[in-house]
Amino acid sequence: MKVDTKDTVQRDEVHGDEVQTECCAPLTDAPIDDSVAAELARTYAALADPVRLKMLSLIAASGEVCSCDFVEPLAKSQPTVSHHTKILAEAGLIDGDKRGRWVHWRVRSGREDFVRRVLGAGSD
Amino acid sequence: MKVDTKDTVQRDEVHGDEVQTECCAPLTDAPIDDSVAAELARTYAALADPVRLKMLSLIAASGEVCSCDFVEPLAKSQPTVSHHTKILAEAGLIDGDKRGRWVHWRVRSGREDFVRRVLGAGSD
DNA sequence: CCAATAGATCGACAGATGTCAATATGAAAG
DNA sequence: CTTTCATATTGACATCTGTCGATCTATTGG
Repeated sequence: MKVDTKDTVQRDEVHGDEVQTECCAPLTDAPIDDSVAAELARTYAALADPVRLKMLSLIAASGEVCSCDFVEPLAKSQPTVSHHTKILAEAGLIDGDKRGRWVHWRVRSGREDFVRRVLGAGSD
Repeated sequence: MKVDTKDTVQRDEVHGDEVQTECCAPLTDAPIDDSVAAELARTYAALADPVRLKMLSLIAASGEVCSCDFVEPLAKSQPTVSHHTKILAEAGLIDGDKRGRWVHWRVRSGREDFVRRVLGAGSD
């Protein structure tokens, strides 16, 4: 049985009038394709680490956080902090603003809702 | 150790009356703690693989999918499919229902909204 | 009972990932 | 220019993860 995202997707209507949405109503109309899956996986991979989630929440709670202020609350070395900020930035979740010797991190413009939802996913 | 730059980041402290904080309004009221971060990270780790995302979307689109019907569309071996279903199940995202020799997988009750949102995260 | 089949588990392996010490880069201060 | 400080990068290491062949388990049908 091959599932094709193109035109093989059958909705309930094609089976006639018996649209039973009681137990098996689909959550989506079609399975996602490979490129979308790869892109989403990359985003979630950036969120799949407790250190990065704490980073994100620190940024989200303060609006803006300097790299140097991550080391102590996260109990991680400076290179490790730098490594994680890079991953979050490459995933398009945060942006760094270098002012003088310091880099200030903030949630990327347009991603605030996503970040908010991501950090509160336990309660919905 | 706070870094007070000369160009002061004037961030109006939250929750009272909202002064206009166009640029730095916090997205959350407080950083998440370690146990929450660990739990969330575990959930997102389950979503950080394109094969598992396709699995989830196949289940979400069909309401229910037999393990045997994953092998072909995912182009993965049976042990690999079993490995991924286990991870999704342990993350609390899907449940398996063994009927005879077959196991039918569906989105865990109560997690439908989360799964729907997760699979459409690119478009919000 | 035995044979066939769906799925789970095991063992092995390559590649990815988190971590930190050492070092490099780049900007401010003396 | 030299020093100092905040970050980035490199290199090394241990651990984790995705994958599959082989095998085990459990259920159905003779």
